[in-house]
Amino acid sequence: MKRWDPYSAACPTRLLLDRIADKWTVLVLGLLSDGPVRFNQLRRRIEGISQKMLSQTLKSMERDGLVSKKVFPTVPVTVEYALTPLGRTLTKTISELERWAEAHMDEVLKSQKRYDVRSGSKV
Amino acid sequence: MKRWDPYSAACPTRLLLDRIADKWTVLVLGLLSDGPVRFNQLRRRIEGISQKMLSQTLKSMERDGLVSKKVFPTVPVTVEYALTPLGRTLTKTISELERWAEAHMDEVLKSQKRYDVRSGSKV
DNA sequence: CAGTATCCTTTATGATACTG
DNA sequence: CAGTATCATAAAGGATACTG
Repeated sequence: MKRWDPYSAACPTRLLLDRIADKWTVLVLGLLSDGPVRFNQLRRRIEGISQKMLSQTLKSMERDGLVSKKVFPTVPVTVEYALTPLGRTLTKTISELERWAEAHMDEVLKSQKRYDVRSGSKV
Repeated sequence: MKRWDPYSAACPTRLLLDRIADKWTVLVLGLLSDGPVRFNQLRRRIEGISQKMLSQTLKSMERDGLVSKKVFPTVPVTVEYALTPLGRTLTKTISELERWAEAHMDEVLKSQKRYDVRSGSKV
């Protein structure tokens, strides 16, 4: 077993953490966890993502082995993205993160409000 | 129970996910999980972080209620950062993410290599 | 449909200098 | 020590136009 130290700058684990913690990656994983989805379907369901970002996100997820891409030779072409087994192991962890966010959203918002009032009152 | 939809652009959960998934936030959480740490100690232990980024990260974590800050009126001043109870609940989820990254690092690296060879050979 | 290529704007981050 | 302020630059992201 090799041990990586995420606190050192060049650590691959740190890079990987960065990648999987990415905004769009998390959302794509969530959508794909229900089964294969096509490019433009993803695009429509993730509000605010640009074609460029989606394309870029999917490409690096494919490179990392998290998703697989299947091309159907229809006209025009149809492309389906699906989670790989590896990707599926990740969604479990990610969805916990999402649950945490949902569960503690109110508490965080309250804290922010308190903080802003305190800072603002100094003016 | 309110339900947020992280796929809509204005969703606070999505913003929160973004924040906690942040590169530096993850690392700071990891270090603080062992107990309170001072500003420059954090700085030294997180290779590659700038003073600006650390300060910024800690500030927003404090605003979110994840860390608390204690100032000791020594000369010069001493500042200790610690996890709040809320912050502590988050570290559990985060450390799972770190474990995932460590556990699957090799597999991801292999996948990347395969991908790069295939793409490169087209040239 | 599912992208890629380009240009251009915005945001993030780093380096440096300064302060209580 | 623990920051903040400022400036400069790099990186991320969006809009648009084009292609198999």
